[in-house]
Amino acid sequence: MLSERRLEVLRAIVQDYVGTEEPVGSKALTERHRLGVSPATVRNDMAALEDEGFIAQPHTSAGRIPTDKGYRLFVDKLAGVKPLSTPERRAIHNFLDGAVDLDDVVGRTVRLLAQLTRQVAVVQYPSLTRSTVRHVELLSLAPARVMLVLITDTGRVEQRMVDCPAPIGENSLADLRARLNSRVVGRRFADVPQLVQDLTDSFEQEDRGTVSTVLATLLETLVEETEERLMIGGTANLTRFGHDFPLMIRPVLEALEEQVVLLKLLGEAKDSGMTVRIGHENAHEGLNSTSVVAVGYGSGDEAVAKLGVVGPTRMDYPGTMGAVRAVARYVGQILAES
Amino acid sequence: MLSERRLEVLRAIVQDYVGTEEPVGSKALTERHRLGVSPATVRNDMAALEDEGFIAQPHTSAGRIPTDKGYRLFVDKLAGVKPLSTPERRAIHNFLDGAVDLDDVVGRTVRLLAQLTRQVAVVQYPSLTRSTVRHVELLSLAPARVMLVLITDTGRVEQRMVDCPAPIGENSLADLRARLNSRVVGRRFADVPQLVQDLTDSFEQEDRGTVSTVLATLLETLVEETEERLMIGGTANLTRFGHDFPLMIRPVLEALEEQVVLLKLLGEAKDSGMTVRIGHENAHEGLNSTSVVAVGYGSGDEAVAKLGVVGPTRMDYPGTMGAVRAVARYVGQILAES
DNA sequence: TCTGGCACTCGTGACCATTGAGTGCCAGGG
DNA sequence: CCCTGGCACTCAATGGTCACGAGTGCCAGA
Repeated sequence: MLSERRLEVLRAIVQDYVGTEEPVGSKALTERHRLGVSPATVRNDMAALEDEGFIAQPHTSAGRIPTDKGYRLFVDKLAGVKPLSTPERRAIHNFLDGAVDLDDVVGRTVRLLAQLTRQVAVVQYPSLTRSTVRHVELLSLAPARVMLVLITDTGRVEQRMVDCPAPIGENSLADLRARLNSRVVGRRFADVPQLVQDLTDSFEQEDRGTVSTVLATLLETLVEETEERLMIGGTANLTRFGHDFPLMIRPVLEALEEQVVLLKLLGEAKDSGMTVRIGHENAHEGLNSTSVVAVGYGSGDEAVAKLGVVGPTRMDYPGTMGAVRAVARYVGQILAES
Repeated sequence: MLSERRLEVLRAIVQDYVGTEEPVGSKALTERHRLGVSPATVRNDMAALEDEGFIAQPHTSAGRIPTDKGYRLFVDKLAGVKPLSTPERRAIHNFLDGAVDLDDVVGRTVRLLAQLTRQVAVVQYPSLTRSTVRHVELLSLAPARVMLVLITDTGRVEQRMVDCPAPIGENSLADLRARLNSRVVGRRFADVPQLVQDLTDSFEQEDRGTVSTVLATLLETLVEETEERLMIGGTANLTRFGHDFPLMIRPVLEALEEQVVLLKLLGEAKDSGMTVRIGHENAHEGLNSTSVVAVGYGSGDEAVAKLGVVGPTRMDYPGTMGAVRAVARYVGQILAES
């Protein structure tokens, strides 16, 4: 196990490197931090830390920089979560209040998060699988054409056109609407299929084709729209990656455009508590030199979706984690109110 | 006026520079293009072109590169619109067919456009101001809570919660729904306000508060949601900007995140025909070294929205214009079908 | 009006010496 | 046993010099 002081040295290295973006040497360390020992001693500690794989030197005659493993130790053992300042909290409030609909909430959140952390922000829309049905509406637009509108408790609305095999009367449609709603309102999406399973049978022969088509479309919508959506922002912050950003930015931009990748990334994060993935811990190659800080958010106890930021492994972890957590909490509150 | 040959020289310079990304000299020009004259002659022509401001030399002893004015002349007089190859057209078809809803259409379009042009693609959602109302639905979720759903002819759905001053009965609500729809279905958004103006008066005293609240919300939704949305993609292509891309990319990314800027940009484009804005012709500073190729698209004769690409001024204009135009046409068809 | 020739400019890349931050190691002291 | 100061070494970065070559402008001649 590493001695107390060696951990302290690692912390100092991480802090300095995050600040200056340059390899940090033994002399500079002793000058900037009150370690109470001489550079030579620090050198020995550094050698030990390097043996253990926590730090590395880019060139033989250069200072040390933390490795992914070093950041991992720093995050797990050495760093807390820095709470936001009061002005920052107030800014969050001001910024998120006044959102008019779900799109707006997500949009504001992503901008806010990008601004606070000065990194790329990713916000997942509240997931449909975990949401419940607030209402199902059926509108007859033409004799054999019905529009299906699905409204969720998170305020999301999905709609589909249904071309019916046969015309259906207003009465039958109203009947279907009523029965459908009485069965599924307030229920979770995942439960809907079995809840509507035998609904077709209770209709007149002539309407059954249409009813089953409508139901099929509903189920299809549930499945399709369970594909989760997300919004990203603050990509301009990618230019703050460091001097080698021209090399790094491309794969990152590509990864950010692949929503599948990002969704998987967020999906890997724990449901509760904060998840930090550092460098090569990220499965996707393009993100091997980035860290992802993600956390779930929701209106109640349970997380309905996740949000987070993507930044260089050389990031201010305590500050970023603090901002991410604070934003997630406020968004949860906003969602609960609506 | 410039002689025929000088124009030919300018065309050659543009083509070579776009291809090689390096200043092009007189000797290389005569070798790669059959101009039928010697380098010395070309040098004289170049000097003339430079006097006129169509080309410039980055350093005294370097070749020439086109200026914004040079590209402008090239686009206006020298370049046609390169039609897409048959495989490319087929690819567009395959890619856009099978879109399930409006989000999907726009999403596919933006990816397609980014891929075809290898540049940043911007697609505006069909504008609400130019669309018509397909249906207005009112749902009673709680005694004094109504959900307003607005469906447009382009398949877009907007919803709002309305907190009513007093409970309203199902009958009155159905009545309102029917009258509202009979007045506004098929009408343009811009006409709706005057169409519903006197609707409140025809209701019972007790319901008037609620009715006017609902109508107010409807009008508000129309105004608010007229703020147009758009989708962008292919930002990874920004890395193809050239050797100095690290300097250019930041302001461009920032501009791309400001939807207002992009909307203004597209708004400046002509409604019909293609618009090309080159370098400093773009009002926004961050886009001073980019060109924007934009075109309107729509289901009928009239454009309901615009789409385009943002790329370096050094771009393949004929190819890009061809791709943009082709995609716009196909998207128009898709929208017309649905 | 075009062409070939010629002198000139200047960015590029190779080569080299210098500098300085940083290291590893070792002998000595608390 | 651990810490410290000293010392030799490494090596990236800096900056200067120099030759090269692509490209230019200009001019005289066809």
